[in-house]
Amino acid sequence: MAQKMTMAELARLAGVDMSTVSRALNDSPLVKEKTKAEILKIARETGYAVNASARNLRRRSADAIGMVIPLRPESGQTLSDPFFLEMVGAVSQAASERGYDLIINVPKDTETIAEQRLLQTGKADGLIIIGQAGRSTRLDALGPLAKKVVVWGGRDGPTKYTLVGSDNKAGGRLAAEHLMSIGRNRILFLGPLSLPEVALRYEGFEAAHTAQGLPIESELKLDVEFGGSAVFQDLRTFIEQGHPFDAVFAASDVLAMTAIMALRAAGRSVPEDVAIVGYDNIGQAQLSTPPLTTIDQNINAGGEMLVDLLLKQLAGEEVTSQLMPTRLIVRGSTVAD
Amino acid sequence: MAQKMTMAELARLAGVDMSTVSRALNDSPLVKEKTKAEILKIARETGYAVNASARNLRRRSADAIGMVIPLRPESGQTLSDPFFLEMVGAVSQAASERGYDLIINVPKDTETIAEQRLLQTGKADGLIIIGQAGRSTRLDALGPLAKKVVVWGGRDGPTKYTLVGSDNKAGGRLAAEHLMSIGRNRILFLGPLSLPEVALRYEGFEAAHTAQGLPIESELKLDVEFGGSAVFQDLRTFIEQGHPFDAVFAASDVLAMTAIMALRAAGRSVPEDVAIVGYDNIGQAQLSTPPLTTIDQNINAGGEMLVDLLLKQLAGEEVTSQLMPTRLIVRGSTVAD
DNA sequence: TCGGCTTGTGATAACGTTTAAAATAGTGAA
DNA sequence: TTCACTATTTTAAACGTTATCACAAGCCGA
Repeated sequence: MAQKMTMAELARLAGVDMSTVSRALNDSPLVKEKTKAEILKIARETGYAVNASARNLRRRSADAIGMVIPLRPESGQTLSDPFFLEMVGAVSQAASERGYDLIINVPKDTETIAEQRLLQTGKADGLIIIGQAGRSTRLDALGPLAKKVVVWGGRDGPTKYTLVGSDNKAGGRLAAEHLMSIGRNRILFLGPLSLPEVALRYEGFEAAHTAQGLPIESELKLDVEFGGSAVFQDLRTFIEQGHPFDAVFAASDVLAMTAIMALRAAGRSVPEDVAIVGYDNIGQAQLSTPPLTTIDQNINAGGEMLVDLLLKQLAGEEVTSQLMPTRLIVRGSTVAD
Repeated sequence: MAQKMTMAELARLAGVDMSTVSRALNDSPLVKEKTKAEILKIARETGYAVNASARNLRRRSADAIGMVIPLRPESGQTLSDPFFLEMVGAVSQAASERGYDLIINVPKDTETIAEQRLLQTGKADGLIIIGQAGRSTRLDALGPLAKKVVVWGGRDGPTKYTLVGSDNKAGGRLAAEHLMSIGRNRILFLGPLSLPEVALRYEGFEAAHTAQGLPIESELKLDVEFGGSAVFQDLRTFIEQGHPFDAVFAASDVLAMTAIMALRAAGRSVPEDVAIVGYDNIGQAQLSTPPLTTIDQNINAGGEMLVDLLLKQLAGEEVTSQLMPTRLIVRGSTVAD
């Protein structure tokens, strides 16, 4: 019975017209308080809930936002990457607090424009896209849909869409400066440089070297994918090649933790022989042994910012891309306690 | 223009009736191949996408499933808990592969039956609820809605809803047996025993002791919440109290990793002084130092099972609760390499 | 007593699809 | 050439809401 409960039926029960019920449920000031109370009471008793499809059809909205997480299988990324997952958590929390449902979408095929489906079918009012992942040109082609989209990613020159991201360049610089400040000057950079976000971190890393008048040794750069299982081996190979280094700046915490494993396996101690700085500050970073010094992206704040900006944009406000500040968190992987 | 593109408009362009367009888009055998091709071509060119609200209203379905993650704030759980997040990832992947959208919902208020909203409004065809979290009686009260729900959780006597979960009891037993097999006999149990899942793990843990004729020392049980920050301190206090123990079985990997930290801070080595077994086998477990021996819940398989069972149930098939097998993964936290 | 205002409600079109039933075109058999 | 079918297409009626108008009271000052 709660199944087939409809507004018309509810109206019949309340002895009033459907339109009055609709107004009452939407708390319209047009309907008398007494009537409203009565209707709400019956609605509660019968467990009535308005049909979302009908409502959305009529209102031309969905009260939902979509979150698209385009993985790059070729880079070994999976949805199990803690960064993505924490971002899902943050966005979900933020959306929920603002009364929006969150629809998660993980397009399988990077070629399709599956991400537009949610918008065009009206399932979502707006879209949050995580990571440009080299698809910035495609995103630029969004056209009028761009007003319904907010993207998380590195800054990469002017874009036609609203971008939220942490200040990757500053983050890279922060990491390098910290390592230098504790006397390390042969820092290995670890990460997939083809990703714009990572490239920016590298830029900051470079800038710090330049500012200190420290040369960058071209060998001290290991271009490995996120999350690939090859990293561990790549790193061991690198270590065996014997090129001296006394620190590692990894473009993600997972990469940093993998580096710790590889180093220990090779008999190097962390942080004594090699100091390590990660990136992201995922929850596990502080539980690592040793706890990970890292660049905090403040994923929660980022998620909230994404949702806020999107909602404002949908409301017609003019918004501008935001660069979230990054922060250095010093822990045991660079400074023994 | 792609904005206001409607089926009627598309029909006009194709010089055919709307119903024919509808059938063509749904690949109905009732429409001539040639016409179908023509219509699809125009649809592609104009970037037309059917309006989901209208379709769902008419079809009385949503092509979406909801995933409800009721956190227990009092237990310190947040959505950043890797287990939940990996489960979100797994379910999302599975749903997506089966052509369903996934709507994530994190009810803020544990008291409300917010989780039913998704169903009753028709936003989701079915619901996956993660963790009974002591709400089994409420879930039992779902009534007819139970047919649209699948729950992830520990086995806890007969239920009125379909349950998928790992065999917690077997898992607990596996962990204890492993520790005993490497000569440990004073094993500290760590975890929130008020959760049914955890209680079952403890039962298995106990059973293993009994089977070995090993006494259970009542002191060797530390009832701590998941994810609370108090754990670290609680553990240090316990260590200081001096009750001897040579192993820890933690009810989650995060707990296990925290335990490692606390032990090292207290000068105990892992696994030499104290061997540690975790639970879940989250991605980070193998990156821990030392890598974590743990009970694998196979979250991915679990997520897929949840989705499969739900979909079958929605299709009217009769399904039964499933107990996923658990597996012991031996790594460095119990056996030095 | 009668317009002129509020206040509440009711009737009634949309909103964009799907689908059952009706209509038309097409096809070979008689 | 006509008939009985079958292959296609059109007509028209939902699906459950919301929002625009119109209307019925009730009240006020003239």
